[in-house]
Amino acid sequence: MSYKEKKVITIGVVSELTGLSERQIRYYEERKLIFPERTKGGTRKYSFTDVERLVDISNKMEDGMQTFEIRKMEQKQLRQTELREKMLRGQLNAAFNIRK
Amino acid sequence: MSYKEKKVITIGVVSELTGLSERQIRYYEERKLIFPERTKGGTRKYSFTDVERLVDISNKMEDGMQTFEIRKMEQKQLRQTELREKMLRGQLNAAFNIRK
DNA sequence: CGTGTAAGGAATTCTGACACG
DNA sequence: CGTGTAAGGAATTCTGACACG
Repeated sequence: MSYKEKKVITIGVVSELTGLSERQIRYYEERKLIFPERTKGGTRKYSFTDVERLVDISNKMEDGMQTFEIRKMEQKQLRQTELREKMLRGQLNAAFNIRK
Repeated sequence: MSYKEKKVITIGVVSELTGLSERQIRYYEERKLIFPERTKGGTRKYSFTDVERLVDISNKMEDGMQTFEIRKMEQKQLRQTELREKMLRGQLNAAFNIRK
């Protein structure tokens, strides 16, 4: 796993990097938009990918979007990505079968 | 600046990532081998580059090297890198001057 | 709904020092 | 020299709740 995805940053630093309050960051977790890991003691740990996602969430919130809309939108994008990959695989298989 | 060099990791996480004790990590700073940043409150913050350097230091310590030797070695490598670049620039300049 | 805040407690980190060797 | 540890304090984070709207 690359450094970008490694969960190592505490909430205070994430707050500085994103400009969001700790309250907001915890709330977005409650709304299933972000998934930090925890230390044994229970302290949250975030990755740079999480930081990027939070900035994105922040922009969407400023545009008046609600948390559940953001969640839905991300799920939709995920489904479409999967669909695209599925179709691509299908075409590759077809091309392969024609040749043999 | 890339994520790899951004100082965002607290000493507890660095300890886990490197296998070094917090005492060791602070001591290597005292010996000028590592240079974390600080939060306003005074908490140390490290980068992934620092983590890599600490693993390297750890290996050298296991090989019986002393902290001042490690520091000297790194300074030496830095000087040689600078020297190489200097010579390279010199050759490029010479080649350029010949042509004009 | 999204966010601020005060509250009390727990986890984390800090420094300076003593110890061993 | 390099590292462990106990000590006391400060900074950081956590949760659940009340407030506003």
